[in-house]
Amino acid sequence: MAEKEKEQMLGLTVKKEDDFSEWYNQVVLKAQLADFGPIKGFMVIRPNAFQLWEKIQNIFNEVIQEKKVKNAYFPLLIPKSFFEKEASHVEGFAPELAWIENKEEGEEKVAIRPTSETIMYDSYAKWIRSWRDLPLRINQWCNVLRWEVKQTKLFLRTREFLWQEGHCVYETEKECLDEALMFLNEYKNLMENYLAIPVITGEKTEKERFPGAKQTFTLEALMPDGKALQMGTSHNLGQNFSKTFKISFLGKDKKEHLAWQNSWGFSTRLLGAIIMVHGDNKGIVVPPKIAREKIVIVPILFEASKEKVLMKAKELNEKLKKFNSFIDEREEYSAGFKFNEWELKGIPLRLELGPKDLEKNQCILVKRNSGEKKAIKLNDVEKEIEKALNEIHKEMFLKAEKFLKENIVKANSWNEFIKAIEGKKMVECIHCLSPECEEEIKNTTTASSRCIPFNSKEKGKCIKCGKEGKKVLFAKAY
RNA sequence: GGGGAUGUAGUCUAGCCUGGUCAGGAUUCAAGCUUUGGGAGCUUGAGGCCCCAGUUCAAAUCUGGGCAUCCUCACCA
Repeated sequence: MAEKEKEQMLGLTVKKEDDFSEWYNQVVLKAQLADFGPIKGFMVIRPNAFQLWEKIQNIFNEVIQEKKVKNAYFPLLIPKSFFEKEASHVEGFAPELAWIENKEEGEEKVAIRPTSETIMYDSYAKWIRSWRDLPLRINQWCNVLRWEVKQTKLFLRTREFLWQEGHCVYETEKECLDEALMFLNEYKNLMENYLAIPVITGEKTEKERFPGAKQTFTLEALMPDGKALQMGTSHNLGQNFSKTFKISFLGKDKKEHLAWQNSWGFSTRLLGAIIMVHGDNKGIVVPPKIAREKIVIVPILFEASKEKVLMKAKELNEKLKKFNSFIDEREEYSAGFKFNEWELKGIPLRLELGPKDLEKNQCILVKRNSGEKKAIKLNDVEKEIEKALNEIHKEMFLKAEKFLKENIVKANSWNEFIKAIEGKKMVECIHCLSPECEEEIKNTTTASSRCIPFNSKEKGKCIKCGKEGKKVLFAKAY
């Protein structure tokens, strides 16, 4: 019993399935991913989490460079008048703007960016003159500030968060739309093949659309508590902003044309998704492809064999440099303590090496996601690690995918819909797409539409109001 | 913005109702000895009443305000 109590102090004191919200907080704090800042809604992203973000940045920077997108940086503060140029944009963001106190009389009010469309497009208008200036593709990694009133949650909903926002300008609508979808597809690749989180892609309904966009495309993931999480969005802005910011160019036809624009982004909330989707009662499970340190070597030290074991461990560590391996050779902690600690922090693989293993010229390889232990020959270590990392990614993705599939249900009637939402499911149903009807659904069930999934030709009568409709995905959302 | 709960070392907690001994314990942290194949043991030491007012001879305890966290509704990445 005393042992159990201790375990509870150091590790997680609640189970994921018992108290999801509390479990999430404990994982974040105890695995040292983040900490609360001194002001409500602000968080400190600690190295354990920030290195995941950096890895995601590296991966995505590669992708966009290939797509001829350049990184840049625009100002943090935005003049009041900029927001007011696009009516629905200002309406969408006005409530959560943080205004800066004026330093001098008569100065224009400025706010901290909640998103950078306006400040970037002001520059774009100056830079774009001819069809030869297009396409213009710029991305920025930055922080944004949205003064959420309440309900903040580490990573998932903080007032300040980090993200990337890509803003591109095109000559033709087709190009603009094609690339908006292309970037969405790159997002899907990132989520599924690196973060091991399956997503459903589709278009947002009018009600859920980005303020100022013509179309919004989204990637939706399902969290273990039945809530959907928007992993990223890509917007076809049409000419809404080019009209108001006067982004126009002289075409090949010698006539003045308004440009076509898209924008796309994902944020540090992805880290929250990783924690929720993959984490377990031992802590976070870091997807191997974004783990900086893919393996920890824990030597089992006994007085008699200590030197031999350590020497071999160091030799292994040299050999495994490409996995950013490291040895936990602290002598003041027992092996069991170390096992628990690295499991809490989610290192994908653990290599145990003790005197008994040395005799057999082997070591024990343990997979974090499944706990599976395997004795492997020292000569095969690299090969086996490579193999295990691939397996782990696959297993993590399949597990999440299985959960997603099992938790999407079809609703053919309003009653079925209510039952499914109450049962914490994602619901597929026919809906008329009208904002009013959606509003009513939200008011009665708190569920909102997540997207109109791509490639679904299903049509029929809206389960709520009976009008003609299309297949739409609903869920409670983060 | 609405409703509810909570706030005692890094973490968990006793004390609060009924004001009054140096705020008790566990863990953590530091030093030492001893140990290490799933969170070992002993010794010594360090660290705390969320903040600001008020009531009172006296406040962790009572009152008011602020701040923060959690749950929930509204809003949103």
